[in-house]
Amino acid sequence: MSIGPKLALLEEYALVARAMSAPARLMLLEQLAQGERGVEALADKTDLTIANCSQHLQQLRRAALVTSRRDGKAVIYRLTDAKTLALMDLLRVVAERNLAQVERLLRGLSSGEDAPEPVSREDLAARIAEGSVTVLDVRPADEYAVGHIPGALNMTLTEIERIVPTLDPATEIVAYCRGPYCIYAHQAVAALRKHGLNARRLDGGLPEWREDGLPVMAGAQ
Amino acid sequence: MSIGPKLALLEEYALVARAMSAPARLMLLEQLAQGERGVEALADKTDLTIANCSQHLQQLRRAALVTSRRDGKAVIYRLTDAKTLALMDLLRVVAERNLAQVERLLRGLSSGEDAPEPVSREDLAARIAEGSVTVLDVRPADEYAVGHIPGALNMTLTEIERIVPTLDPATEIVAYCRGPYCIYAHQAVAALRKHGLNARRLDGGLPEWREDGLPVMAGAQ
DNA sequence: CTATTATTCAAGTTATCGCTTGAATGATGT
DNA sequence: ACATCATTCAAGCGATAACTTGAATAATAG
Repeated sequence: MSIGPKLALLEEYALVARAMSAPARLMLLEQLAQGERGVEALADKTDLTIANCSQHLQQLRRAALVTSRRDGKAVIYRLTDAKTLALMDLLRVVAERNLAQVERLLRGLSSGEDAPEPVSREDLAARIAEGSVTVLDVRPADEYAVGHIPGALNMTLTEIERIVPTLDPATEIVAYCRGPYCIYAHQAVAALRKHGLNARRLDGGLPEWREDGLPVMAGAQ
Repeated sequence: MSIGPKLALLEEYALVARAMSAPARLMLLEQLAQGERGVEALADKTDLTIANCSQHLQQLRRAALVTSRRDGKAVIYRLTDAKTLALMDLLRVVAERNLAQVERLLRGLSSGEDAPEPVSREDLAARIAEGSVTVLDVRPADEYAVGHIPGALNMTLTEIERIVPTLDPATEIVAYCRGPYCIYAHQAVAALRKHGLNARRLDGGLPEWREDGLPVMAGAQ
């Protein structure tokens, strides 16, 4: 029954790929890219049952994509290191490369219109420094509370629709959310542009911003 | 029954990961990293039946990891572009990062001994130019025939054992094979060192060498 | 020590994947 | 048109994964 060493190696590589082959686990990874969290918080955010969430997390841990530590009664999970983030990013790049279906989905989100090029993180940092841009954080309030780009306004999609009239059409707006997997910023930009505002999306989300060593306004941990 | 656009996107990313989650498909990708091939050649190399191989290839194509073209009666597959190679490489890096099991497997191949650091491709190119190294291509003869590093000797593992006495212990030997997924070079280095020769492994294989723009001795296509 | 809360384990059901077999399609040569 | 060869499709079977439910384990509070 001993399989060759070659197959055993490939089996290990396949294990990592399989760990990323379920949408539920990609959601968990996206959440963990925001920062470390306990099982219940993750289950809550991803609409999984506690038990199911725990099982997915253990699968991610088996693939060494995440690690865990105990904190009192709670077990806190987090991404093992930046390589996990890099793998998530490359997976997304490859998936979006040629898949016409994904393209159509993204187009659908942008109201079938021309989606402008995203703003690079470097550019945004420079423009924040000169105050020539309004930054919009389109994540849930609790995630904003943990950390956000300095000076960013926090509001949900529905709130955005309400405050549109108060925004200055002359100032460019840059929206961001959790990261490349997250579609909130896409939707926000689509909504703002529909109202004639000059809005663009940030390339990447807060995890990538932090990874680049750019400043983060930290809240309660 | 319409699932949200968010889930649909994640489903697409998961599709790419799932395509890489079977050892058989990783073997196919490794083969295709050597160069484009027809279905029968791939089935032959990977010990799959034709039909099964065809199905795996279609799954890789659905994930846009490979593309195909017709050439007469044959359908020729190849990697879509360098990003597929990058994803394979990062998957390997992450898998080997923390998995003690993989480490043990690799140690097992190196006779439990100290495996020396691999030689970088840049270094090898320089040392070939000055002629201070013997290069060993440990792949099957037909793959060597299609293309190899200039000046490299081609021999199988069993042949290596035979010619060991004829090799000069003073000259360093660098072995390479298909790439990071391939263990031929690991085994060759272990065998040579066991005989007291100064052998090391090349970092990466021929696909990575070619990707770096380094010279390749091309044979029949 | 007992109760409580957070997480994990275990068993069972349903859906999906991987492999095999045999037939169908597509392109080429006679 | 016919035969031939490479590849793909379609159906069936066994193995594996995902999700649910209910019980077990770990750490803390009273």
